[in-house]
Amino acid sequence: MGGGTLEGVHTVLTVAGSLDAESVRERERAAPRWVWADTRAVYPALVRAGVRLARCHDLTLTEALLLAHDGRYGEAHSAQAAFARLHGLPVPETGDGPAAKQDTLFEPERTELGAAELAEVHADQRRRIAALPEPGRFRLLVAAESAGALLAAEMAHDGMPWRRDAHDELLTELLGPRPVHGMRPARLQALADEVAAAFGHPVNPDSPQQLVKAFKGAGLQIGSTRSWEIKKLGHPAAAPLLAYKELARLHSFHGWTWADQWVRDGRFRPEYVVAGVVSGRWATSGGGALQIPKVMRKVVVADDGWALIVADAAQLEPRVLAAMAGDAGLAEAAGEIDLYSALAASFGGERENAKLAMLSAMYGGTGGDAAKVLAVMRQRFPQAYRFVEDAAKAGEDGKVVRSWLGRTSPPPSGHWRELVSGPEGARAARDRGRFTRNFVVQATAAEWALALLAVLRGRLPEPARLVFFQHDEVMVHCPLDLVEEVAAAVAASAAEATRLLFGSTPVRFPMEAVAVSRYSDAK
DNA sequence: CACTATCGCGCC
DNA sequence: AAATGGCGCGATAGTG
Repeated sequence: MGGGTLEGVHTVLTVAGSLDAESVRERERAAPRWVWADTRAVYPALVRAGVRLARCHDLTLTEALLLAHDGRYGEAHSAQAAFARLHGLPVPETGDGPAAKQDTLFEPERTELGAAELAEVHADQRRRIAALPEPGRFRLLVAAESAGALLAAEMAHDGMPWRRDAHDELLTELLGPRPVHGMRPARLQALADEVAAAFGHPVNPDSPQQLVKAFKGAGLQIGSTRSWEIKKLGHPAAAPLLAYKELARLHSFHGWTWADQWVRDGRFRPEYVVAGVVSGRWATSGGGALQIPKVMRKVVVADDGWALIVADAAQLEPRVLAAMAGDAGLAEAAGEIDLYSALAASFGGERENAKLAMLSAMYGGTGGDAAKVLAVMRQRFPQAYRFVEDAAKAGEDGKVVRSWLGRTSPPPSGHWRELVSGPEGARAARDRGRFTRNFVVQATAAEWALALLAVLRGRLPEPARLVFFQHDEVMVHCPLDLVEEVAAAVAASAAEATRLLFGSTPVRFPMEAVAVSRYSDAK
């Protein structure tokens, strides 16, 4: 593999149907860009056969990006649908519904299009991209998104190291021995009993309704059973209830049943969904890989003689904002390793205040001291401030916004348009403004991360493997003697991702890699 | 019975 | 302290 995954001209091989691993391996030697309808339908079988490909163009993912850019978010975007539109034929409603998903997961390649038709779709997509205001950026987006699709299939195959024995030990320590199916573990039952005893009558701690009623019976009015609200109560049921909630979640989300389903042969293999989130972040369709509780990270252990290289981009979103907005002052602060401290210095205030101002600007926060620190932000970093304000205004006005590389936010729904002209209109507008304000930053941060992944994937020495990716964090599993080489590859990839997106910018994107045996030792 | 909505909380 | 964005997921409770 090597560089050039995202840039440059390559031989184009348009392929349809299921592919023979041997001939694919042979043709890969010319370093082509593989063009196919849907990576999910083609690549997993190749990966199982031991094939790894450097680059591809995923027609389905690209079609979704192009349609959204054209204000047609959410329309059917399969290669077949694209071909039908191109020829004025009825568009098959394959879309992304649950049924379509089932097909791609369990059926072999079912595309009715041959290589020639796919080549037509590809040529059409290239024309449409060339006609965009920023074709170079969009090409980068398409290449990175497609590389992500390759990687998602590879990570699903390779899996993250997961020690089943350590997991079982941890669960037993926290919950008691594994209960027979459908029963509460002993520790959970004991806590549930304590809660009931504190109320003086049976209460199901899993039922918010029953809890609200029980507290009401005890003379305590609560608006919800969120833990911060429970915490404020002096009631004797509060402590065991909070303990119950925490452990019950662990049991139901990452307990024994979860492990039975998702951990095999010492590996956790989640199903990643590339661009599953509107902002371009990945989602998962099972296994909850993006919500692994911190307490569980001690069971993620490198194989003997191997290490986990864990790296996350520090304060990625504010740095992305600094680079996009071209705000000289903010960019200067973002040239430091600890952005918030640099911000505080330039603010003339506390680090915490600087952080709050930054997050409020990006998320649309207004609570607490947000308004006060935002005023300072507006004065000190006017360009950055205006950048997110413009995005918010566009959202309030019902317009779409775009990321740096051209990913487009969903247009407002019909429901929203009704709401906005009704009595609650101002609120609906503000809500959407917060969404678009955040979209431009979150989506661009996702693009930076995607570019990093694509570059890093191409730079990893064999047999190192990317085994986990979570928004702004990556994990590589590699033999101990490759630790330094992999860590250097991570740093170089971060620099390359920055160059690819922003060219020369004073903004730094620190991504320090640490080598550990256990994931929990990484932070 | 199957399906959907709501709640609440884990992660970023 | 609780009027910041994005998600997935499971249990309960309500609906057809």
